[in-house]
Amino acid sequence: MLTRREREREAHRREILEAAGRVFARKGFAAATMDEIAQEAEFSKAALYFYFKNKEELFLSLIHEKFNSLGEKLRRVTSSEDSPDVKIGDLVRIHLEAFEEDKEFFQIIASEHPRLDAEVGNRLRQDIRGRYVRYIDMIEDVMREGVEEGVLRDVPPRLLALALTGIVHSFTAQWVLTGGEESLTDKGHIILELFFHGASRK
Amino acid sequence: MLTRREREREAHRREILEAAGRVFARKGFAAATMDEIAQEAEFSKAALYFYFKNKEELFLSLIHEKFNSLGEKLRRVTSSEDSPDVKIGDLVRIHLEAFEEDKEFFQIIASEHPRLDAEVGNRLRQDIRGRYVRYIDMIEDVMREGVEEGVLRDVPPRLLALALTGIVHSFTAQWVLTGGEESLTDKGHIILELFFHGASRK
DNA sequence: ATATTTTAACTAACCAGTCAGTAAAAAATC
DNA sequence: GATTTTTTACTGACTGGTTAGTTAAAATAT
Repeated sequence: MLTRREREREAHRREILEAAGRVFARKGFAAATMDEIAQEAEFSKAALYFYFKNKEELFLSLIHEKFNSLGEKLRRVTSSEDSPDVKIGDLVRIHLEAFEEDKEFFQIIASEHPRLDAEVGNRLRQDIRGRYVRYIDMIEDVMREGVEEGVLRDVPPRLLALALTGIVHSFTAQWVLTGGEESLTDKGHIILELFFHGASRK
Repeated sequence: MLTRREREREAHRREILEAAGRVFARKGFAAATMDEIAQEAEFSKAALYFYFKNKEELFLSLIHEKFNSLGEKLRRVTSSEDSPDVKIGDLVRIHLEAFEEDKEFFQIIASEHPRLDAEVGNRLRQDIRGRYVRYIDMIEDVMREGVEEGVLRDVPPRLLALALTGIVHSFTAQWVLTGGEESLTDKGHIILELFFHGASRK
């Protein structure tokens, strides 16, 4: 059981993380300022340094948490006893739902990923780069199952995983760009249809 | 005919643009400094301001040029008399070649696109946003042809365009991440195979 | 000589991170 | 259980370093 003090501390940490998420999403890591995050969080800038060592650690804590939560959801799907094609369907649905719930995070990842090397220190970028790779790995594993069971064509599973995530990301990026009105999750069945059976008229 | 003076001026401008391309690609717009670009270009910082009004204009000139050159290549394909499925194949090949030749540019676009709103002024972002949309539009037009001629399924052409570009981008992103050793253009036929016929074993 | 191109040196603004101090809660002492 | 002491959570004001952009003078070209 947590004391009230501990609960409040945790709550404030969350508030700061959420504010940081919004600011990083609209400005990117480099252009986001600690002053702006502080203002958004309604704390003083110094308070941010009470909760986080520096800007980089704040950023990485944010990414860390989000990846954990998504990873857990995906793991629940991949470790089920369903057949690969059902799993792939679930994967896409989970992904679209997660995106719709938390589009900021995916914006951050999409745009910051190519230059993690340049902007975060060596120590922790291993961790996050590893997490991203593991995320693709999980999808690749499902694809491999599908190939082995003869449900999917005999193509390197990594390429199948890339194709699927590519389609999904492209749809979500478009969704963000158009302001995110129409439901994204509704697009799930078209994505799966195109992924499984392609664009050609049979 | 240009005088030597004019030719040199043009050459210096290009050198600066190319240096800027390298720096923006590794750092992103916000974290790239004019000092670093100057050093990379082997000019003083003030020389950059002789050729370009400010950092933003330097950045946009760069993007402007690259888009023009890619756009022209794509237009040559889309305006041909070939059938839509041949055009789609050409589109993918052109795209992969262009990427392989100039991976920096695509890195810049991919990561900077989501926040052009925040970082470049209102006046010119219309221009670049418009160019990006037009690029997807061109692909969409080919897809529409394909649907009308009965070569492709009856799915909104925009979604077909998104699916194809999604797969392509995902492959190229992976290529960049792994250091770009193995030939990217070789992946063209797998991309087309997956796009046209899907991942399912028939 | 004059116009163009390039530079070194400067400035004004900004920003990550620090610090000295404060108020209130918790723990220790009586 | 009342008092003093310590710890926790926070702030406003500051600093040192950095960066976009300027200026004035030097170099070069015509």
